[in-house]
Amino acid sequence: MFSKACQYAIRATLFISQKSLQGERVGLKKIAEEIDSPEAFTAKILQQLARNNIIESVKGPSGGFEISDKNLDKIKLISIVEAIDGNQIFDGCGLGLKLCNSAKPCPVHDKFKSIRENLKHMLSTTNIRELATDLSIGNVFLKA
Amino acid sequence: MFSKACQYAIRATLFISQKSLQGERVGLKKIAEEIDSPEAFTAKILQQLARNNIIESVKGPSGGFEISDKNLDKIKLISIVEAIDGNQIFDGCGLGLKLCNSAKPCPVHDKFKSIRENLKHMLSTTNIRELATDLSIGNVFLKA
DNA sequence: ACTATAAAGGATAAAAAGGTCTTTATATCT
DNA sequence: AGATATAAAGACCTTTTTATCCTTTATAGT
Repeated sequence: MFSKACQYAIRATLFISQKSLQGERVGLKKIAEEIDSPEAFTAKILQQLARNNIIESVKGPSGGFEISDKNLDKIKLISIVEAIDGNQIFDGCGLGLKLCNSAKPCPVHDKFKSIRENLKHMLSTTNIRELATDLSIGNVFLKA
Repeated sequence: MFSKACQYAIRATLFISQKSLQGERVGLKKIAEEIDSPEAFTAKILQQLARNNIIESVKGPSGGFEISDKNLDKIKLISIVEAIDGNQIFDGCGLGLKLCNSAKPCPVHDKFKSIRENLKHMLSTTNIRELATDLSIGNVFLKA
């Protein structure tokens, strides 16, 4: 479904969000530990998220990553997915045709359409604060 | 969503099915042309499909690939996807957690669950004869 | 100003996916 | 039996994704 980079991106963003809700900034090392991801690779992904204005980074001692209160509401899951994986997953053809639309559809065009719309809708309406709050409550997890 | 190999596999199976409906066997070269896929790579995929008893292959002159009348009804889209990509896409965790279930869910477990169930249901109920028939009617396509 | 800390950036490496080529096996036709 | 057409199998190559390492840049605290 999503690339590993994207999965790490979502998990990292949610962990940073959880910390930001508590007013804490958090560093790479801690993030990688808490979401069980390779540290150096995670660093690259956090860079991408920062460049896409999803999270903010602060260098130097007591630096790290955080997410603004505004972004906790503004950023939806779809923002992360688009930043890392692009929009192929909800806009591309399920069978890989370059050109596939209702005028010239692939054999599964309609069947896929509703599923991809569901997915897109879910990603567009799920915001980060909501998920981070669930995390704080403690009944959902970011690593196995 | 699906790997390229899987997309080619579905397109190839549907083209072979369409030909089998007409009582014709079809060779690799023709298949690759009609679904616009790399020939040698397609050969590998057809081998996998044959080993998984989705299609049948016949060597020698006037050989090629076909799908039995029985399989036209028995084989669903999900059979192809599972043969090529495995079941990670509907059974795996959306955020990549090794262990993610209702007892220890990731933050998007429930939201993904319904989407993955929809997808699985669609793939499980869509059979090949149906799609091949649409192809023969000529209002859906296997290449752009 | 100096030092320690933390992220950014660039080069590189390893693994997986995508794709090709050559040889072998099998069937058909004469 | 021999020639030919076709898929199977295995070795190989290329590109993309995943991952690591090292150097540079920024910043806080002393």
